[in-house]
Amino acid sequence: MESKRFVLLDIDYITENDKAVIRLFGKLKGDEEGKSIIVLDKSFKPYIYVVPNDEEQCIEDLNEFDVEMVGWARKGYMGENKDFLKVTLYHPQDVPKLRDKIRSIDSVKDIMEHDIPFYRRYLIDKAIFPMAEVLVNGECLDNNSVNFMCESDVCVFEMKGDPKPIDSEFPELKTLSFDIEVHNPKGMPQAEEDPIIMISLSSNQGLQTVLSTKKSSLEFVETLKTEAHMLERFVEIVKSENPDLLIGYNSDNFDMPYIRDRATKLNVKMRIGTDGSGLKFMRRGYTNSALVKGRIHVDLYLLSRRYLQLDRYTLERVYKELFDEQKVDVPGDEIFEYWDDGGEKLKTLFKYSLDDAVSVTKIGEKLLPLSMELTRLVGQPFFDIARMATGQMVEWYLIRKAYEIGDMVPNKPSSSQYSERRGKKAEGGYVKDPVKGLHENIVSFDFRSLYPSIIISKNVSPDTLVLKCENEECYIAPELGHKFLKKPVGFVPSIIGNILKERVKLKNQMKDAVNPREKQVLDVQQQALKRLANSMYGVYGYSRFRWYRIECAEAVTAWGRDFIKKTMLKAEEYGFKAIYADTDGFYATFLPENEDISE
DNA sequence: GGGGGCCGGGG
DNA sequence: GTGTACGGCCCCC
Repeated sequence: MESKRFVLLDIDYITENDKAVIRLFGKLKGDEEGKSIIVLDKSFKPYIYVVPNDEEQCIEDLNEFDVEMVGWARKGYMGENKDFLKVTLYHPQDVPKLRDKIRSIDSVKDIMEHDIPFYRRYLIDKAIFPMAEVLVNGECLDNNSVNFMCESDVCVFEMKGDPKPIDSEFPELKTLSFDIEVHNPKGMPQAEEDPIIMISLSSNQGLQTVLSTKKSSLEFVETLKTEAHMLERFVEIVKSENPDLLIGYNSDNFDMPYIRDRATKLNVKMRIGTDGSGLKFMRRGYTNSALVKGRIHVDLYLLSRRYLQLDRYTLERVYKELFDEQKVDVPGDEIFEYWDDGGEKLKTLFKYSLDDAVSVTKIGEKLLPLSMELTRLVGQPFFDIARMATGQMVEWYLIRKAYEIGDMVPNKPSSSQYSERRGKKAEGGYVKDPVKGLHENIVSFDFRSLYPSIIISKNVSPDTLVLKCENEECYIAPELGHKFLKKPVGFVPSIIGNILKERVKLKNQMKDAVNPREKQVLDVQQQALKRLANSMYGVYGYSRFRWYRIECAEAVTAWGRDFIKKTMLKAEEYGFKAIYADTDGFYATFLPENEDISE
């Protein structure tokens, strides 16, 4: 037996002899630092839970299906412990195949946790986190003995027992940014006709290259005979640089699909995955995403939209925002002219192309740390986190926490529940329209984390919400009268409580930190916690959520309105006059003589 | 004011 | 892949 320690970058599963095999993709630590590893775990089994109507009959019925095992499991649900039937299946694909049939039998009331993707289930159940270190025991395999084709310098390892999470530092990742230029004289590029003329590459370790089919005196230009050679050279560079992250700008929807289409046309195999696989594309609702196995493809366009508040999100605009510098710009519809003209124009185009890739690297350095921390916090793959709405992050965070404390995860709403929920909207925060005019002696007041604080102090949670409150002590929301048990502490309040406590701890550590790098890391960690805590209130009011409860959303905002109004009244007793208020704060003027300023 | 349709980025 | 997901703005009624 050998053991390996590595930073977990990505995870998926493949099928071998009809059995699912989990693959953990990582970068080794210690003796073989920086080498890629693919760890195989053949022992993990898919499962779902069943809520029985008739226990005996249900077990009998379930055993009629082609399932591996049926057994009892005790789980917390809505504040009580209940017994569920845990059904272990042979293959993850059996879940979508069998779940509707299982749900529809008479002895079954409902099915639970049937829509948690296998790789996510693995991360949660094994308590391991992407972007953190993991220790595994087992043995190295011969790369030729596995049914994927990876390079000889990749360590393939079969795991025995469980992976062990290691409390680890923020990992240093190797990034490679890329950008393509296309010869498109007839408007938007058409992959069928318009060739790729340049591929620019920039790593965070100094590489700056532009591959092209034209020559140049510029030292960063590498000339290839044909477009096909250029694509092959791109594959070669990715393999030799072996980056953890591949970064582009709008690359999910432009560069990657374009590269795929040209490569197909030119019969080039884009084997840039650590396991020797090519580009994969996934439909994610309204957009696509491109993935490269073992590396993490990140599209900074998505992150820019999430983290920056701008009117437009062009690469140029985002760069200007973050660095306050103007980039060299070549309008998209003139690129072909710069190319055709040659000379100085071509030189400008080469510079522009490289500048785009370098800008992507620089923007990545600013935006990626927060996503990295969210990945370590939420515990889902970086690839997913970089494409997830904050609300979804909250949900996956809660799912992990539910597993940790032995709680059952509520189901997602059915389409009828969803449309019913969509009709309801909780009233928002209190807003006082601003008093017109120019005001002097302004003071401002605001609550720190108002909604998270209300959830904690009033124990607002789906599992503490009660219809009647006779023998127990309850908190009763203003206006609507929703009731919440004072004890025990609810699921969501306890989690927000821990997040806020952890954040205070980090902020104190930040004060004491002397090393600027350490301070910076702590700062990003506390920002990630803040993001999560602040979006947690939304869980209650968003119709797609598993922990949706409109009463909780209504109660939180009702208390919020109550607090702000009461505070304003109190302030008025002391001679302040509120001139504007919104949700968690207000502005007031101080008028000791009580002059009347309203119109 | 509410529902439906379109678009974002990329060259 | 134990998938199938946005949100803001404009127009029109």
